[in-house]
Amino acid sequence: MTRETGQGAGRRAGDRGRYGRLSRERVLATALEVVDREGLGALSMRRLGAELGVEAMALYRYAAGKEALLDGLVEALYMELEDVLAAESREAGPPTVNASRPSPAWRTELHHIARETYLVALRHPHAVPLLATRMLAVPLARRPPAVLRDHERVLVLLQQAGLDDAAAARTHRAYTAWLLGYVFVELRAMVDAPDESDPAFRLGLHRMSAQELPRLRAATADLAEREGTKGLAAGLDALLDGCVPNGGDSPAADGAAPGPPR
Amino acid sequence: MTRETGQGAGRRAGDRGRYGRLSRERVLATALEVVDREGLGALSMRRLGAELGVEAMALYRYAAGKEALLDGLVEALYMELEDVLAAESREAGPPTVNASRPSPAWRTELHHIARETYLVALRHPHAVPLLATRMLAVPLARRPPAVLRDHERVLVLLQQAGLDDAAAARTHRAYTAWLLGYVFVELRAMVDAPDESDPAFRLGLHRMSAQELPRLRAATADLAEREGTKGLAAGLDALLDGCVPNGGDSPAADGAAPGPPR
DNA sequence: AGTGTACGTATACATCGTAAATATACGAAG
DNA sequence: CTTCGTATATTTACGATGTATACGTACACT
Repeated sequence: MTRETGQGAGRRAGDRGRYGRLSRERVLATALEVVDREGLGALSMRRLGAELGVEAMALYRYAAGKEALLDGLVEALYMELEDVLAAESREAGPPTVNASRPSPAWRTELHHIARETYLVALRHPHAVPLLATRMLAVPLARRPPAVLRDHERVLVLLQQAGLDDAAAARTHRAYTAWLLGYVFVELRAMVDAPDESDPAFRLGLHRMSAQELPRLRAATADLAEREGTKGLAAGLDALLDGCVPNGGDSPAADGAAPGPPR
Repeated sequence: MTRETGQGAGRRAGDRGRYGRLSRERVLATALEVVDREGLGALSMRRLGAELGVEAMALYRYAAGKEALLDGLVEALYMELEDVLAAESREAGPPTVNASRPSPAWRTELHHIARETYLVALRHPHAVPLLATRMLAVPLARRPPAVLRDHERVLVLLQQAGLDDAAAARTHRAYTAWLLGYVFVELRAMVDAPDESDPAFRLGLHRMSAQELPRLRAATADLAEREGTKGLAAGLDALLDGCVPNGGDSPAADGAAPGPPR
């Protein structure tokens, strides 16, 4: 029975090349494509398998299960971020965000990273909820390497700002919270309401109680607007001003400045 | 056969009172209980029905489907927030958060609302992801009334700070982003890692690449800490300082101050 | 008493994640 | 070339899920 591999009726001619069709990269990439195109709810094992010309169970070699696959999507997002950062650093130095009052290098670079992260998220709106449900549920050391490298990048910049470990950790949390929350807020209604030209009316606001909620009614049009990278940078600056004691211009310009004022 | 209700084999004695067993309140409350106890994944129609002593399909009278039920959970969270705010405002006036430099009333009250929202979220950690996946996906006017009232409350305070509609909307977005992001970050690892006394090691950090990621490795213990309402207030203050042009002390103390400086 | 209607049940189906066993194709050794 | 080990993909099957549809049943009102 085990021996009967060759001649019988089993083999088909077109089977050639069916061996190495899959890879973790291909699986994650097409999974992200499906999510981008049809939303998170459309991603099922069978669907993804079909998209790759493969049965559903074949995917379990490249992701331990559906949850692991979703974690893989988070990883894919952060790898895209790393691609962007690497490409931009190859072209030119970090851009100065504001020419009038020159910020320290760490601050400019932090803005740069935040901005690119935001742009990656906007490129995959349907995948963003995964950042809340999966990334934050994973216990840090089990997060994908790309995520850990992102943390490291930010922490290095904060150390260059002269913060000690505790202050850097606090600021890193504030950075993450702001970036994540900002992405969520900017993404709202952009996902399932892609075609609303007139903001106030098409949102069904006319049915909103007229005498109640007067401020909300007045501000609805403004609330539906998006601030883009400008608002992201403004809030980040405000938070950093609150977190970094002085201007954050480290006296020792580079390398190890291990002694912050306590 | 239809008539044979009385003596025969058909009716059971305990059927009395099976009529009004359910209500939207009861459904949402027990749904939230299930989620709090066993997590979001444990909430299924059949499970929730069983918890209420009812078939699964009975729930469809009180929620149009599973998604609507999850939206209902968000509503339940905001109704709990309103309960808390109402109860506290009945007991005493709004507490002064900082006695040294007295803040304007609107600012103190905004801190109060943010703090209570944060506390409600911490009381239902498993339900928090719904705030990202459901609440922000719903197009504002379709959000539950309790959510809209929350928006109104915040907008009123921002108007009292002297902001015009556009600035109030911007600040409201910043407020929402910070509050939401902060809750997410504080909640991380609190959900599925409830028993980690020694933070650095039990997180599996020892497997983290030792020579790479030195800053991350050094700051891991600090990163696992939680700042609670203190950190929430600090970041909110920083953001408000960036958003509100002057100190935000409205010249007309109370009531309608419709003319902000433009 | 009779009847309409609000409420809950019963049954059924497509789809989902995935465990287990099986078939197939390539690399290397004989 | 044959043969085998192993990496790869398929097949089959099972329980659970969301929900459409049809049906019973109990209360309110006349």
